[in-house]
Amino acid sequence: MLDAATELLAERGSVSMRAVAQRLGVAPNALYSHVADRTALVDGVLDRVLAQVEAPAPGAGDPRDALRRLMASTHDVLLRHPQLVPAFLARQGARGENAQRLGAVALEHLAAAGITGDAAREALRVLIVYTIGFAAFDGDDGGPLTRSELRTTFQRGLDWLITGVCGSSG
Amino acid sequence: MLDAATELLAERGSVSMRAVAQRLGVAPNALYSHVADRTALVDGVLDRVLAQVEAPAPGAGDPRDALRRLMASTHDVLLRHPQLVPAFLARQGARGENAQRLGAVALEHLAAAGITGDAAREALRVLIVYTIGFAAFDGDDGGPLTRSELRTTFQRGLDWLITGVCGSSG
DNA sequence: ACCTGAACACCGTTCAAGT
DNA sequence: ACCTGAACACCGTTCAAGT
Repeated sequence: MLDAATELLAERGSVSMRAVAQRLGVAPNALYSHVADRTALVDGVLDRVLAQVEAPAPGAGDPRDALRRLMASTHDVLLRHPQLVPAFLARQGARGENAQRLGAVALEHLAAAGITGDAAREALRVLIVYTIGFAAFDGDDGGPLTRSELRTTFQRGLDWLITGVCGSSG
Repeated sequence: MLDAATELLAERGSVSMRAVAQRLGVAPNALYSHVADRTALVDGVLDRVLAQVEAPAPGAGDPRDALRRLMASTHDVLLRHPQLVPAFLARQGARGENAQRLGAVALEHLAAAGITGDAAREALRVLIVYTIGFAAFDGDDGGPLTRSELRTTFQRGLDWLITGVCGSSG
């Protein structure tokens, strides 16, 4: 069922209960035996997509660079699934297990840079909002800027934030 | 018609063609004589809401502070209309006249801080994405953080970005 | 220019019933 | 536990026709 939903998202850019049911050869309301809601379905798809994010292992190298790569990979993955981003944003960053894993990794990198506790959670929130927000912005292709221009803009702002969070000396 | 749509957004949190038509005592399809699309309607409402943003006049005081206040006011206004934010994000920041006015003011402040041309447009984009992204994040009230906690987090990240854009010395 | 009735092709969700 | 048929209360949009 999550497979069908993920495929539909990739092919048609949207997921409806009825379309998923049709693809499974089943009545629309049959889905409610497996999932509480449409939003629960979308949450499932979202977490499945987040599994693709590459999270640099903690403890090796510059934590600022690890954070940069983690956020850039998240941005990349979300860009490949633009229709998911509004849901991601509405859920305040998702609660699935992959999302939690990524959050935990990010907090480790922040700790390695000397940021802990409330300050770390605050910093992480800022980085997440910025990253998802940029992915949402890029999703629509109608803009005047190319994808690579947007990417360099994203990374410039990301650097500003990471410098603000960690300090330029690390 | 924009009045009816804006009211509906405030009361029920969503705008549908059919609901607007009903409020006007008119058939649903009658709206298409005045507006091309549902998205055009939403654009109209969006620009009307953006008129409420307080834009500090250019040329007086610290440009970094003016940018901070401009973005904070935008954040405030968007928070009062959470259902509009996804549309705002999808349109890459809106194209209505109020949006253009705010963009122009922001660019003047950036120029006063010594940022012009492509660098200014890039910086503005970063600030806008961050601001709208945070408004989208806050819209849903389900999160564990209070509104004022989110507000201070927003402002901390905003400071990091403005410092990154302008330099700490202005 | 502005409106109508009727229709098309969709939605998410619920309820009672079946196996 | 998992599915069905039928229904409810919605959507955006189009088309032909009326004034």
